[in-house]
Amino acid sequence: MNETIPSSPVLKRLRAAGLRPTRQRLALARLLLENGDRHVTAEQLHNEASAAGIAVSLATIYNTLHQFTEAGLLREAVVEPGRSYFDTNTADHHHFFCEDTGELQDIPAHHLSVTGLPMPPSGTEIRRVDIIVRIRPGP
Amino acid sequence: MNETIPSSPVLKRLRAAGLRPTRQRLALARLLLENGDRHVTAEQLHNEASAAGIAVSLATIYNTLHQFTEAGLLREAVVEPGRSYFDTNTADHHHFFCEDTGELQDIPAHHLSVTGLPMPPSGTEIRRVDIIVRIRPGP
DNA sequence: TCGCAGATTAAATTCATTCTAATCTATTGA
DNA sequence: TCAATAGATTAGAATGAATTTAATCTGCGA
Repeated sequence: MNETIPSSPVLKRLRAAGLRPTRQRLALARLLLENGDRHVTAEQLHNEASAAGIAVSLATIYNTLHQFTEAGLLREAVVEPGRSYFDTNTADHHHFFCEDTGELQDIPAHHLSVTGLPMPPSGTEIRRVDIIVRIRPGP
Repeated sequence: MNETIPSSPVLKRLRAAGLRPTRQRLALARLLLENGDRHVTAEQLHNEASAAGIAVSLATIYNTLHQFTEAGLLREAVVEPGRSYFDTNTADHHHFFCEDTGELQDIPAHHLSVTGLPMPPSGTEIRRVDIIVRIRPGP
């Protein structure tokens, strides 16, 4: 009996996205969306949920992450082979990625601009431009 | 008795990289480096080698791709979760990526510029900036 | 309250990639 | 030239992320 009182905006966001607010989805949405900008893997979120006393299967974690992504509540960041990150910041932005630590850090799109991009191949349109600045411990 | 006559520049490139020019490495280097700019997965290269009558184990394909990458003969492009592409174009450039077809296409870095990039987090340095323009079939 | 479409689940499965331990081979120095 | 050996290749097993399956559960509208 706890955490259930505030019929939070999270519930509204789920409904707005056409997602049934089940126990699991609500709990995951709270973890993801009520803690500022985050970058998580499925595994991390699963551990976090367990630690918080929420029993959710890995399959549901994956389902939920993908549904949230389709619904625009999350964005996927492909940065490393063999591991997917999900980003709670859905605003237009880019990333620093440290290959040593696996850490992702947002770069707001403000002030950042790319010029000289050629036209996309004919018959295609641009869906998104991802900029990944790969960094490493250094000077 | 075939394909062995021209003591090709490929052999020199392997030696220069400190890689012993074994039968397998030479064959793969020829497939990769004597056919213009290419983007291949391990699986694709393995099929191609088989088709060319060269028996190379998948383990060797992976070893070779990584060694070539370390040696600067290839570059890895991380674009899709769960699949690594290796790029024979080692010049400074970026990519169009079509999520429908899995097709990669080079964007030369000429004329392309990014402005307004913030400093990397302190204690780190930039290793590389990757720009992936995600496209889809469209208007 | 009931019924069911949609959601969750454990378990099995897939797929890319890496590891292991045994076998082979390019190179070097006698 | 040849034998020794460090490094390379290999089949097959193992790993790990992600997906599928088929059964069970649960929001929610009637």
